[in-house]
Amino acid sequence: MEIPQQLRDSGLKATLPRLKILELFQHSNVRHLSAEDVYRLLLKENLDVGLATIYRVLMQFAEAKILLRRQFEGDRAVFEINATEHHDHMVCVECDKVEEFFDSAIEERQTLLAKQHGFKLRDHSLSLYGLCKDCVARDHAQSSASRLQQPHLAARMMSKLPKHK
Amino acid sequence: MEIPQQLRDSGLKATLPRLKILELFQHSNVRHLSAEDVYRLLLKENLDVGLATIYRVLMQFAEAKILLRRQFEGDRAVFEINATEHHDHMVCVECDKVEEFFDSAIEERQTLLAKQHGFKLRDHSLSLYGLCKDCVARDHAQSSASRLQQPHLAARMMSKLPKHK
DNA sequence: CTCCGTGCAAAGAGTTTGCAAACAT
DNA sequence: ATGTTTGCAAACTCTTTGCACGGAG
Repeated sequence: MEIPQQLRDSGLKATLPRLKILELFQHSNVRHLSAEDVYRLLLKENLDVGLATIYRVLMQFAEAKILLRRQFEGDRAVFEINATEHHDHMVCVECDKVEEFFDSAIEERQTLLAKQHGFKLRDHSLSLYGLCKDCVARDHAQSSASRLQQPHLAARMMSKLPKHK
Repeated sequence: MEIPQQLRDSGLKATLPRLKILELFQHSNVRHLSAEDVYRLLLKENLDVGLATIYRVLMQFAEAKILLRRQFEGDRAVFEINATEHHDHMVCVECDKVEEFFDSAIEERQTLLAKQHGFKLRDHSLSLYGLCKDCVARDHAQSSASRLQQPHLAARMMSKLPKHK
C-alpha cells in the first residue's frame, strides 16, 4: 500500500516527519527502534525534527496499529512495524540485538492457561533475555585470546550511537 | 529463617525500615508491591520512611535475591518475595491484580527455542494481560444492570490508595 | 566509636503536554 | 482558509544520588 494512503486511512496527514519515520521502520535493517534511535537516525539525514514530535508520531502509529510498541526490560520502549505475524522476542543483554520467534505450542498453552484461570486474554508478552549467538562467540574468543584488553569487537548495529542508560 | 539473620547474611544491618519492608512482603496478602505501594503501607503504620529509602532497600533486597523485581507493562516496577518456585504472571489490566502460574511445557519450549537460536538463555519473562475472573464478572454484571452509574464494585485490594499513574 | 543507613532535596532518564508558529489539504 | 501538526520548552513520573545527620553493631 502507498504510504500516504496508509496514513490517511488512519486520519493522519502525510507530513514529512511522519513519512520519514514510517519509511525508517519499513526500510531500516534494524526492526526495533526506540524514540531516541529514530531521532538520531533522522538527524543524520538532516531532518530537523523534535524529539517530542517523534514520541507523538510513534504513539499515533501505535494507536493506528501501524507500529507495535514493545517494552523490554528496562525503561525505554521500542517500536516495530506491524506487518508480520505475531511473534515473541529474544533480546541480547549484551548487544541489545532483538531476534523474533514464534512457537505455536507456547501460544496454545497460554490460551489454555488463561482459560483455566477464567482470565480473558487480551495481550501477552514473552521475552527471553540472554546472550545471542554472536555475543557468545565473541565472549568465548575473548576469554581464549585473554589479554586483548576488551576489543569491544563491534556488534552493535546502531554503531556510533552511545549505548544510552 | 529469622528475619534479622536473613538480612545479616546479605551484609545488611537490621534496621527498622528494612525489617518493616521485609515483613510487609512476607505477610501482606498482596504479593506484588511497587515502591509507592510499600511507601503508603508504611505511612499507614506511622512509619516515617522516605521514598528514597524504600527504593534503596528494594534494590538491595533484589540484589540479595530476597525479592524479585518485575516490570509489567507500563513504567512502575513491582517486587515480590523470592520464596516460591519460578513462575510467570497474569496481570489484570482493569484492577491490576496479579496471578501467578507455572507451565512446564512452556518452560521447556523456551529452553528448546533458545538452544535452536544459539541463544544462551539467562532470564525470561512471560506476562499475560487481560481481564481477571472478577473483572469479567463485574463488567458483565454492569452491562446487564445497565444504568447503575458505574458502581466501581470494589475489587482493588489496595483499596483507598488512588490508582496512581 | 565507627561506619552504615537514613531522610531530604535535588538530579536524572524517558516521556508527555501547552503553546504559538508552520503546514497540509 | 482552517484545522492539523510541529518544534520548543516546560512539566511529569518514576527512580537514583549527594549530603549531613542519626542509629546499629
